[in-house]
Amino acid sequence: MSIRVRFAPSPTGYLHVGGLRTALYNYLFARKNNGKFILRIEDTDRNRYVEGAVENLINSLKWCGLNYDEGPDVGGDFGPYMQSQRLDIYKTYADKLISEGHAYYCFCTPERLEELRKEQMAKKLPQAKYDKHCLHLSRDEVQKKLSKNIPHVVRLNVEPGKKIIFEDVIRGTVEFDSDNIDDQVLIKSDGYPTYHMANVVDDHLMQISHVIRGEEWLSSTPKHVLLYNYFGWELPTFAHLPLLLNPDRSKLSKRQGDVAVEDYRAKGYLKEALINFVALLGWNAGDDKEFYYIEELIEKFSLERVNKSGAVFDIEKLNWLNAEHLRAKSDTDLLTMLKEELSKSKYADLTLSDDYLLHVIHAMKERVSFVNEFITKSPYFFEMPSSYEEKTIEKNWEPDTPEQLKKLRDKFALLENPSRKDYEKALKETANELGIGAGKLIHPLRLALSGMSTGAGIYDILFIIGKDETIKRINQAINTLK
RNA sequence: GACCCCAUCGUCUAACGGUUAGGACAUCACUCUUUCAAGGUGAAAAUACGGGUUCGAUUCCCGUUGGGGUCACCA
Repeated sequence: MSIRVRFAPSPTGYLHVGGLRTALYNYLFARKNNGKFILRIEDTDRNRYVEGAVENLINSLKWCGLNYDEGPDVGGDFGPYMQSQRLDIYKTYADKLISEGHAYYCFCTPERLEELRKEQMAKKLPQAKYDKHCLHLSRDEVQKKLSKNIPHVVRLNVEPGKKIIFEDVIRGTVEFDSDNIDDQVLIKSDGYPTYHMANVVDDHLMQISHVIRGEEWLSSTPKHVLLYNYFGWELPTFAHLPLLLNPDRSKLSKRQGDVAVEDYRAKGYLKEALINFVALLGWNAGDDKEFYYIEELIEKFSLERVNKSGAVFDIEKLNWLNAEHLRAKSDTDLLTMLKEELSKSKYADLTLSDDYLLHVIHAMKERVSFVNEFITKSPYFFEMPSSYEEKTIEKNWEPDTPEQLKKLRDKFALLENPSRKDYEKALKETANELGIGAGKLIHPLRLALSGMSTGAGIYDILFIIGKDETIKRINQAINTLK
């Protein structure tokens, strides 16, 4: 049997990182097993329609590199891939169920349903359930109501007293009692199907072999199993993934931080890092490897090694992986990204040669976790210091510092086309002549050049900004700080 | 509340009956570097609890506790 899996999000406006993880596992599983990865949009809730949501979702997926073989914008033999365009299909199958007694029309008003619920609550029933009231309507009564256009839904006719047992690749055998299962609405009064109906019909029609989805669906899986049984269809293999969690161990949600892939993208996270990180939330290859590119994930992935328990989304580890992936990038890749970042910054109007930026990258690569930090952590490569760190002044700027720096400045002035080594030699000579340690010069010099106490190697800074700029900055510092 | 799922360092996890319970992030120390990082070395840090099964349980079974998910004409 050929492997076909799908990612079936509802278009809520953005791609949730939990959704990303689900999509990724589906993708990895498909690629690993020479299967097909399908994108299906579950847009059956008209009340939740969001303009541009599908485009957004697709953009995020594509940014991550999770390309699908079939989907709304790429087509395929099993379309359409938007559930809102498949209404007639669901209707046909619902009719089939009705004619076979596995589903029935229900004309109950929301008011009656509400009352029923209250009644059941008052009786302290373990669970509020529909009372099959409309199941007992005669054929004629149903026809009459239908012809009068009375609003109605179609409900699943759950047979009580049955055990519903299914296998889950990740959780093993899972068992439910049909007494605990409500007569789920299959077709809503607006003619749209509910998730349960559309999901089962589409998975079957699209020949989905493995349903890989979040654990939040585990409880409704018996309803789906019932549907497969009533239709006489073969069950797909189920794999319910552990949830992604907030630091307080509740289901990962918007309230406790960023949750959309686009948020992480906007913050400068690399797609490689995000993929790598999210892949390790609930899965590992069984070894100690932590750094992965997606190709290696495809090679190693298996559903059998997916964990059962939820995983906290630990931003610290993501940050570390981002830094790792950043450092693993070539200088030329980083150059492209840095230019992009600069064009969005206040230094957009600066004209800096590739050569200059490459030197900056080389000097700062080990010190940044995000591309924009080349700018925020070393602004001194892009402008003169406009202020000087107070703490550093107190610590390193002494009364005789200006005189010493003047001497150093004059020494630098004599250099011709100096290399890093030339600067170093000049500095050490000056220190010698002054009878002081090199540190006495280096610290105030760093302050003069950068305005701060941390950053790139001092000789890198000297070399990169150049002699003229160096002299200018020393003068400015002396004038400002006295 | 009912149903279902889950349970190893703070966090992500390894160990598929026998290990000094391993690794990574984070934390701390030392080291390298006259900065800060990165790197290196090291430290602290876990099998929720109680019963079984077994010569032997992190591992298998049962219970307790704890956490989570689901209980819509939302997905």
